Amino acid sequence: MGVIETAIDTIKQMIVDGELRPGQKLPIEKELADQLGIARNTLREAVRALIAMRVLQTRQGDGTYVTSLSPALLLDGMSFVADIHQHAGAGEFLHVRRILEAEATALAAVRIPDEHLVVLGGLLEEAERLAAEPEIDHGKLVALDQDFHALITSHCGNAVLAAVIANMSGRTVRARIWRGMTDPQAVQRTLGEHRAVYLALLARDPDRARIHAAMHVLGVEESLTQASGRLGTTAPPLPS
Amino acid sequence: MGVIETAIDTIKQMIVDGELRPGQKLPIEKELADQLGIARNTLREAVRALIAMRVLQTRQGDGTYVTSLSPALLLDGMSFVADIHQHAGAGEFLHVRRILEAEATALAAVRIPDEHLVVLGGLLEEAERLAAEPEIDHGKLVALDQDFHALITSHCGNAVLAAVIANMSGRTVRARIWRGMTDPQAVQRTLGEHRAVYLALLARDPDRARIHAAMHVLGVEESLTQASGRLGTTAPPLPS
DNA sequence: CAATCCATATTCATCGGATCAATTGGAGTC
DNA sequence: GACTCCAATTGATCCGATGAATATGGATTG
Repeated sequence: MGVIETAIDTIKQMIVDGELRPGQKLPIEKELADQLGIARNTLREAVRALIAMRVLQTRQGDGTYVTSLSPALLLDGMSFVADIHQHAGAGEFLHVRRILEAEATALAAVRIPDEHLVVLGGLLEEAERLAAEPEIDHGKLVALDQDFHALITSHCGNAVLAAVIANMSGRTVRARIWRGMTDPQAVQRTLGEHRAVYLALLARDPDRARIHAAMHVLGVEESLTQASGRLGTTAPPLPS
Repeated sequence: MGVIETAIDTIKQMIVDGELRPGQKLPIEKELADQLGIARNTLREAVRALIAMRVLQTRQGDGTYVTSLSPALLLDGMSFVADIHQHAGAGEFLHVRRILEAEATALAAVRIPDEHLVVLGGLLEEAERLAAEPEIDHGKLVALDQDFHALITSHCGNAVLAAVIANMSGRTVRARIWRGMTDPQAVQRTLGEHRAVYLALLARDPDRARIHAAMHVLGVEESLTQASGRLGTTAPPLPS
C-alpha cells in the first residue's frame, strides 16, 4: 500500500479510536508530517482526500480540523454522484428517493412539530404565489421545493434517512425537472401534490402521507421517463 | 475559491460534459498541470480528491484514468461513513437498509433468474452446514451472509438501489453483528429468516419476500438495540 | 514467424525546500 | 476598554529532483 493511503488510514483510525475528536485541531502540517514520517506534500495529499470525504476541513492561516462527522455531512458527497448520472441514472435515483421519501414522510407525520407545519404551510403559499405570476422564477421554485422536502424529511427521526434522501436527487437533476416544466399545468399539478402531502401531515395520518409522497415522486419519475408528450390532464381515454 | 477546488471542478465538468469518458486516460501530470495553469503538486491534490471520490484512478508508471463511474463504484465510499458511526448510528443505517432491502427483495422476486435462485440455495446450504459445526467460523458466515443479500439485491433491476443497500451496513457493523451471535440459537434464527426469504423468492411472491426481508433486518436492528438479554425463543409471555 | 526477455523510456509517487496569502493574537494607541 | 496595526503562525501554491512501477520496443530464442 502506498505511503499516502497509509497516511489516510492512519488518520482515519485516529478518528475511529477517538484519538481525534470532532472539531479538534490537527497538529500543524510540518509536525504531523514528521510524526507520520512522511513529507509535507505527501501529507497534504492525504489530507486532501479526507477533505473530499468531508472528514477534515482546513482554514488557511488557522489550521486543519476534524469536521462534525455527522451522517448528513459525510453523506453529502453523494449528491455529485447523482449529478454525474443525470442522463441515464436519474430514474434509478428517483426510484430510491421514492421508496425512502414515502417512508420518511410517513414517519414525519407523527413527529413533525406543529410550529414546523406552520412553516411548511408558509413555504407552500409562497410557492403558489410565485407560480401564479406571469413570469415564473424557476430558481426560487427549486429552492422552495428543496426546503419543503428537506423540512419534512428532517423530522422523520432518522438523520441518516434524511441525509440519503437529500442526496438522492442532485441539485442539477432537481433544477432540470423544474426547468422542464414549461407547461404551467405541470407546475400546478406538482404544487397540488405538495399540498396533498401537507394536508396529510396536518391530519397526522402516516398512511395518507406515505401514499401522497410516493405519488409525488412517482409523478416526477414518469415525467422524466416519458421524455416528451407526457399525458397529464389531457390524457387520452385508456382502453378498457 | 481556491486553485485546487477550481481544478477539481474543472476536471469534474470535463467528465460531465463528456470531454473525458469512463476509462479514458488523462494527459500526463505535467501536461495537464500546464493546461490548467497550475503546478504539478497542486494538480496532484485535485486528482487525489477525485480518487477519494472514486472518479479517477492512478496506476504508477502508466497514467491516470477515469473510472467506470458506475453508481455502485461511486457510492462505495459511503460504507466508511457507516463504519465511523459504528456505535451510535448503526441503528439508523439499519433502518434505512430495512426500508430499501424490503423493497429490493420484493422487486427481485419477479426478476431474479432461476439459475441464480439455485446459487442462492447453495449459499444457504453452505451456511447451514457451517452453523452445524461445533466450532463456528464467523468470518465465513459473514461472507456468505453478504453474498446472499448482494445476490438478491443485485437483481432488483436498479443498480443504484442495490449499491445504496450494499453500503448501508458497513463491513465493520456486519462483522460485529455476527460476532455478537454467541448464542447458537441466534445463528439458527438468522439462517431461518434467510430461508424464509429464499422460499418467498422461489414462490415468486413479492409481498412475502418484502415482509420476510423486512423482518430479517428488523431482527438485526432489535438485537442491536436490546444490547443484552434479547428475547428470542424464550420470550416471556406478553401481557394481553 | 511467434514468443520471450530485457534495456530503456514513460509516468506516477514521494521528497525537500521556498514563497505567497490568510488568519490570529498581542503590542501599541487613543 | 475599544480600536488599529504589525508580526508570528499556518495553510496554499509553486518549483525542482529523485525513486519506483509500468509500458514499450527491440533483441533474442525456439
